[in-house]
Amino acid sequence: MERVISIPKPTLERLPLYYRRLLQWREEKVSIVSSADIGKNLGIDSAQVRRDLTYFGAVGRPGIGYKVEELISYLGELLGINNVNEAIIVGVGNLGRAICSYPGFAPYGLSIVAFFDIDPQIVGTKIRGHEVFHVNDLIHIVKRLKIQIGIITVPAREAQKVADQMVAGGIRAIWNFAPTRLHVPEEVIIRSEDLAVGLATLSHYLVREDLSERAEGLDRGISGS
Amino acid sequence: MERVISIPKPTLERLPLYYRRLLQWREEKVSIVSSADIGKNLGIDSAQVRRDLTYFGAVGRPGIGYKVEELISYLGELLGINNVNEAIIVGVGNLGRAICSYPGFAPYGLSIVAFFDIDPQIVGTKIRGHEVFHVNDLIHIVKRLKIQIGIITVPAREAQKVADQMVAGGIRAIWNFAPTRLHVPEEVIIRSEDLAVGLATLSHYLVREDLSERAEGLDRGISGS
DNA sequence: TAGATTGTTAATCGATTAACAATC
DNA sequence: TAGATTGTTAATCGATTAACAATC
Repeated sequence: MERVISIPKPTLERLPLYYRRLLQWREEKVSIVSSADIGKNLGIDSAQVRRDLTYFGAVGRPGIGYKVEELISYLGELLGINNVNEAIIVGVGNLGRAICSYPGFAPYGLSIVAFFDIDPQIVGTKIRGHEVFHVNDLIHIVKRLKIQIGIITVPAREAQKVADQMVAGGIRAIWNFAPTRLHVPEEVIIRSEDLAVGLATLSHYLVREDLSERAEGLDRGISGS
Repeated sequence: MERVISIPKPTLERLPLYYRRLLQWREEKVSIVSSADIGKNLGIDSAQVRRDLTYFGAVGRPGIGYKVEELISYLGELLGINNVNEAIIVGVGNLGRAICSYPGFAPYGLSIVAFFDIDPQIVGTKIRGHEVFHVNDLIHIVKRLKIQIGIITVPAREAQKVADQMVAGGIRAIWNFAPTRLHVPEEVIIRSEDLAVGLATLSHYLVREDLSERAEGLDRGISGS
C-alpha cells in the first residue's frame, strides 16, 4: 500500500509549520536560514529539521544553509500547495463559515467552489458570492466539477451519509470536522479534526497538574530540581 | 518535569475517542464491552486499547471485559471531564462562535463564561446570553473569576498579545486556533489546533497518490499485490 | 584556509504489537 | 470445567537525537 517514498506522519505535520515560517521570513526579506534557525523558531531539534527536509532529496548547502525562496517552492511542491485545491463544503453553519473564511488557508491554494446544506432556510442563499446547494445535488455537482476534496461540517449523525455521497461523487479526500468516525473505502483519504480530543487533552493536563502538585511536594526532597 | 505517572501523548489522544464511543454504547444500553469491541470500532489494535486503559491501573475483568458505566466514569475522571471547565474565549468571529456552539463538547463540561473581542461593533453585544467584553478587561475578569482555560480565535498577528494577557490574568491552559506559534512561560499549557496543518497534509496525500500511480504501474511486475 | 552547516549514519528513545499466564 | 478476555512482559517497529564526514 504505502508505496514509493513515504514520509513519516510526524514529519508531514511539521512541514506546513516550516512552510508558514518561511513565508514570514520571505516577507521579512530574509534570504537564507539554517536548520538551527528554523528549529529554534519552532521549538524543534535542528537535526530533526534537516531530517525532515531531506525526505525527498537534499535542498540545502553545507556551510551555508537553506535559501528561503528555494525551500518555499520545494515545500510548496511537496505539500501540493502550488496546485489549486478545489473543494466543496457540506454544512454551512458557524463552523463551515469559519472554515471558508479561515485566513490561515490563504497560502495553501484551497478553493471552496461549492457549498451544500440541507436546511431549506439556507439552501438557495448565497455565501461569499456562491449559491448554497441542496445536499441532494452533491453527487451530480461533484462529478461534473471533478472535485477531489470534501469538507464535512455537519452534525455527527449526518456525517456518514454525507461521506457516502462524497465517495459516490468521486471525492478522494475528506476533511471531517464532525465528531465521529467515518467509514469509507480505503483508497479515500480521511483526516478528522476532532476538537473534542483537543479539549479533553487540555483538560487532562490541568487535572494532572493539580494532582502532581502534591506529588512534587513529597518528591522534592529526593530529586531536587 | 514530567513528574508522577505520565501518559504517552498518543494514548492521551485516543482516550477521548474511547470515551465518546462509550457514551454511545451507554445510550444503546450496552453494559459490557471488550477491548476487541472498542478496537474494532475505532480502528485500533485491541492490545493497544488494553494498554491505554491501564496506565492508571486496571479497570477490566479478565474473561469478561469492561463495564461501560465504570469505564466512562474512570475515563471521565482521567480526562478531567467530571469537573466543570470554565473558559473564556477571545475573538468572536465565525470560528469563535462555531466553537461556542460546537456540539461535540457537550459531554466535556466545558463552560465558556466570558467572551472578548476588540471590535467596537461587537463589544457590548450579547452572544448566547453573555455580554461580549473588550479585551482590555480581560486580565481583570479572568482574575476575578479565576478562569483556568483561555481559547484564542483571533487573527494570527493578535494572538501573542492575547496570550500574554491571558497569562497575566493567571490562565493555565491556552487552546490556540490562530495559525501561529505562541510563546508562554513553561508552566502554561498550550494546545494549538492548526487547521493549515490538516489541510496541507490532506493535500499532500492527494499529490502523493497522483505520483504513486505512475510508480505503481512500474512497480506491479515486481511486487504484485 | 578556517568556520559553518549540511546530509546521513548509528545510537537512543518511545510507542505499538504479539504472546501468554492469570483470572473470571 | 471450558472459553473468553484481561493485564503485562518481551519483541518489534518507527521516530528522534547525537555525532561527524563531506562540503561550501
